[in-house]
Amino acid sequence: MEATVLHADLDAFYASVEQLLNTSLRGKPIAVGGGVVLAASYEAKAFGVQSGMSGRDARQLCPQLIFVNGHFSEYQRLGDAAIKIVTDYTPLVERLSIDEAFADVAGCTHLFGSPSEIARIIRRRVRVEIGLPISVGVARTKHLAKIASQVAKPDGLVIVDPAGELDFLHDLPVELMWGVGPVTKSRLAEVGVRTIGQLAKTSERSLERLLGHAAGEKLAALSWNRDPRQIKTKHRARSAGAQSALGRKPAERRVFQPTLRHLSDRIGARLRAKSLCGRTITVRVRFANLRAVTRSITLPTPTSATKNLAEIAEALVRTVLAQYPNESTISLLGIRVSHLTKDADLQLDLPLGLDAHRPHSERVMARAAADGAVDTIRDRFGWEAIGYGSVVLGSGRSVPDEFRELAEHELL
DNA sequence: TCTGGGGTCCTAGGACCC
DNA sequence: TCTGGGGTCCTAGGACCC
Repeated sequence: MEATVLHADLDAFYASVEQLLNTSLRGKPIAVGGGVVLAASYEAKAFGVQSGMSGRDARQLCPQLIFVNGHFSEYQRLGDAAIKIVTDYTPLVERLSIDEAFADVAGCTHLFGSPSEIARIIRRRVRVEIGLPISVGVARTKHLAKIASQVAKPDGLVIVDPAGELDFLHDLPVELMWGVGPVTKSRLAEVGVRTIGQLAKTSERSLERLLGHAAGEKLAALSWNRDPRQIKTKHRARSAGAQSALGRKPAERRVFQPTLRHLSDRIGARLRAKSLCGRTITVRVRFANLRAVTRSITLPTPTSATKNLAEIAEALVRTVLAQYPNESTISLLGIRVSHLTKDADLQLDLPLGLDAHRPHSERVMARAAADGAVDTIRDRFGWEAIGYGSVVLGSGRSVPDEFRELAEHELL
């Protein structure tokens, strides 16, 4: 088997774009965002600044840190342009996020040269045509290619020769593996496992005892360099959601009702744009002490109507608050819709001639019609032209909607 | 008065059916 | 009356990824 899988990953993407757009920021520690760090440049990461960190903590670590507002539409445009360069060489591209993709070039080496040559060309073109650094890993499997690109960063290329895979893998720390986060890393450390090589020497049985069946099995396979995953160019979405951090707000209707309506509005519109409906609605309530609780309900019939989502979410949040009467302050509300299907909604909801159901079906149709009208107006005049929630939420300290959109996965 | 936001997958217990 | 087991679905929580 030849190494034909590429993993291409733009380096410190948002921060690199800001340094591209504003030359005075180059070579300096910068952070995109303000209240919370959405991205940090390599110069800032050297001080320990990380995305997700509060702006205040970041400034503590790096007093000369420069905060910049994000140019979100530029991120989308430049991320798309970089991925487009990859697709110039093969249609077998699996985009993982705005700044990252796998590609398999097995079928196009006769046209463009060896996989490593293609990787060099892609890196050069992204640098010259777009102006951004991108790291690439080349290997026989997705797992190895992904690790290789991490090892290559920043702005590097690492090729894993199929003959040297275990040598490459086994000296690396376990946390470079896909699926090993802080919790798994510390559980493994407790039994003395810090490298992938040490992981490979641990029996699958003891890994399963330590980490559970699925995780143990997966890590055992990956540490032995067995990765069966194929490049998948299409992913069917399994859920769509939205959440909003609130700072600290009283757990009262005047707070949660407009927030839930706004979140339902966003989710419903996204689902309807793709003719999707969902059966399960899950709400998340996070209290002031950061403890989070979820409640969900599965409906007999899928829905995408904003008003349905909002009413169900409200009812679920009320049950949470009733169960935690001592929690008077909430810090986050979220809604997620899952069990997605292609728009069975309206047809299946019709009453089939049963008069008793008439009022119900009329309500369903009225809601669908109202949503359709809102969607149409927004298509022509923009999101802010109509709808509820957004105005009321207004000046909140939460992240701009443009940033949310960047994080959204495409629904299919 | 400061810990974002959008996702996937897994686990464990209980309900319910056969 | 007591006891058994497997399969599926639902719910709540959690780890992890970008």
